[in-house]
Amino acid sequence: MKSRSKYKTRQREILVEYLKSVAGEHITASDVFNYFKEQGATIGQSTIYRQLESLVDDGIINKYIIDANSPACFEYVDHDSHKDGKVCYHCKCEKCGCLIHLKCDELSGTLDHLYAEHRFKLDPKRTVFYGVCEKCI
Amino acid sequence: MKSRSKYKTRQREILVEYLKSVAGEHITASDVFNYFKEQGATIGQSTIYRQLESLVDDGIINKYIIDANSPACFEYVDHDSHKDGKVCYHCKCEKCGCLIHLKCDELSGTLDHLYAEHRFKLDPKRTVFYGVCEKCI
DNA sequence: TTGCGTGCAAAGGTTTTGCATGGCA
DNA sequence: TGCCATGCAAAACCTTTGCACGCAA
Repeated sequence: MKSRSKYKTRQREILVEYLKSVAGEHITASDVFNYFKEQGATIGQSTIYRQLESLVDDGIINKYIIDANSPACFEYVDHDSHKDGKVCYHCKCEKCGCLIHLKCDELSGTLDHLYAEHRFKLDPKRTVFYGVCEKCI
Repeated sequence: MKSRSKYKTRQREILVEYLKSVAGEHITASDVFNYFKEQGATIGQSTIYRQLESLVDDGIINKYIIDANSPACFEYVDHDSHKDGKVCYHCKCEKCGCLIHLKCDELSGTLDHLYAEHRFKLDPKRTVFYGVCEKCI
């Protein structure tokens, strides 16, 4: 948590509102830009990048790096949907490029094992599992 | 494995030689470029990018995406260290940046589970597990 | 000889930055 | 009023692409 916003601005508010409204989806910076452009409520792209970074630092959204030359994805952190205690993992298909949200108890167990036995605390927010999806196998 | 090199060129040979000589280190495309520039044995940067991609496809090197706005890293795959038949997983510490080579049967079991139950065939060559290492916890 | 590999330069796309202006507290 | 946030444009950055030439098989 490097930075923390000090002012409550219109731009930040409608940005969070938008991200909340599409919770569960993966949104890129340009998605955000285009959305507000269509709405007529333009936000400068530098503001979008700066606010997204700030929101990540504040834990309000997550940032996913899918691929080196794809834009970063952002996703609203729905604290309610974590009530089942299950973490959401991200699987990226190398062939079709689709992104899969996965909740898997066995995988969660493995993370515990990694921590207990190998002293490595895996960060599911940051880790993307690459492979081949159902449709492309 | 999308592409596979058909010709054996001087550029590919010295590139592999170099990567082998720094096995275990993380090398970026520009590291490679600068290295050969210093050596006087210039290789065009597009050739470097194309060959690196090709070597990844051929399983000779691995590619790691460390961060959205950092250049991709490449690392020579030491096949000799695979003689026990166990797959080597890569864990990257978000704090100190160290890379851990991990052989873990439980993790391998989880990959089987992912495939059997979720129809997702995880690619250990392509996947980097991000988290916090022992020293940084 | 065939067609893949190379290299240069230019383009591509995402993200960052400089600086003057605007707006929150 | 004092700063932080914004927005525009331009830069920075890594990577890819087009095209003509070179070279391996």
